[in-house]
Amino acid sequence: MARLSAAEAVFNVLRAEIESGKLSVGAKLNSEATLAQQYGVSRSVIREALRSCTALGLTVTRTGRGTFVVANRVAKDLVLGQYSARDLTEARPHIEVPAAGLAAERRSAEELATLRDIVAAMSGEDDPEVWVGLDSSFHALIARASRNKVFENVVADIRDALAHQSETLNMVADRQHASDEEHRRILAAIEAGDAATARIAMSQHLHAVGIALDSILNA
Amino acid sequence: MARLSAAEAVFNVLRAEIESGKLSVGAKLNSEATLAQQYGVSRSVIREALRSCTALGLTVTRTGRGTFVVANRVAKDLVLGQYSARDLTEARPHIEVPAAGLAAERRSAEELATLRDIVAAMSGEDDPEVWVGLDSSFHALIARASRNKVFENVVADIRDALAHQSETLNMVADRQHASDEEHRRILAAIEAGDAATARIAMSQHLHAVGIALDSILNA
DNA sequence: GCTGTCCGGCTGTCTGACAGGTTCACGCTT
DNA sequence: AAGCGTGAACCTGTCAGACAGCCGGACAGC
Repeated sequence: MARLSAAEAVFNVLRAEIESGKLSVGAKLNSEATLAQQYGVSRSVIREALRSCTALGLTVTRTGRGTFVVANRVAKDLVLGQYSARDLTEARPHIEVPAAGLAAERRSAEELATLRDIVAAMSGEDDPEVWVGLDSSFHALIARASRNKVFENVVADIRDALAHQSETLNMVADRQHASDEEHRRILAAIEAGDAATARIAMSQHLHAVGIALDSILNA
Repeated sequence: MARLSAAEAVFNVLRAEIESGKLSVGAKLNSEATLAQQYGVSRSVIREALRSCTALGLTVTRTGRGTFVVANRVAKDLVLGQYSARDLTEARPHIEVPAAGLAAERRSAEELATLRDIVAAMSGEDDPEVWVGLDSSFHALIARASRNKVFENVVADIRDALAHQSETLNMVADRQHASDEEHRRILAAIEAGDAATARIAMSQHLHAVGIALDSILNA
């Protein structure tokens, strides 16, 4: 590990205190002069550390008043809507297929029960908007059951992006019932702990969804 | 609009120059004294602005040498270490391998030139921290060249997360030279527009990286 | 009770200084 | 001529002190 400068060390401490909640949102930090005394460094060092916190969006500093905590964690840029339909169709299989395989091996009993509930609810659901929400939950929960945070986050982002695209709702009318059957096959494989079959079922499902989307986009 | 402090103003200018690519990855910024003169402010102001850039992961500063650009894009919150090493090793091949294949088919001439520059710079780079930054840019640029925003964002996030894990630096000592050769093979395939070979080369590279990481984690 | 003023505290910035790391060229040695 | 060591020049890291401008609250006057 690289030797840290004093400014980096102070920044790390401040960041840890903010992210751990020890300094809650809205709290006012001690003055720069006080912090300098507390940490036994000069005010320049404190200012550079505070500037780092501000750059990450954790704090804001107001002239003459002080520095205040405004967030407990670094804000994630919202990238929703920046994905094109092609981006999503192209990327999804590479992420959701392996995730389904891992889910078959790692899912908990609770996750399995929830997946069953979701699939059951979708069968009887006619409201497209509700159905899309359930579908979203189905895919998101499989990703979570993969026990891999990367897959979990990416799938969540993809589903969010899809939910914001107008094509999605148009597609539902045609695909709703066909998807139900595909979902049941995916669920069965995950239930059986059969990773290979889960991957195949998810792959076929996404392929069908991609074709449906294509036909709408090119209509 | 809130009136900006001088430090914020300088930070905005620097950030814009880095993110626009006007200051390319690997470039060395002018010295703090020089920048102070250029912008007509004191060195303190420059240092605070640079500190902000560093906090966002855009630059690294080496004592006695200067400040260097290591990324032209702000890291997202995954920097928080929310991904485990296993998460990353497991997920990367599923994302970066197809991305490398697409990059071979879709890369622009500029991207190709930048990839060449990065690979060349890595060969002569001995500072692990700078090298990791260049490695990060290499993988991120391939993802961008895939012309798929999902891959682009996910890879950038993965690399950002890796860059902030202590295991990464430990690994570099062993893997640095081997990776250089693997990077050259990936670059060659992308240069030739050979998607299949690009996928294989990336797959082998990530496999080797995964093994190296494993051996460190289990040491 | 209301208002205006003043004071103490705080941030924003500047200046000057010094310690220690880094690079490179020059000159000396072999 | 090749290699090596050394010092100068440059760079970042940190410190101390200073001052202007902003802000909030106390306090006196109405």
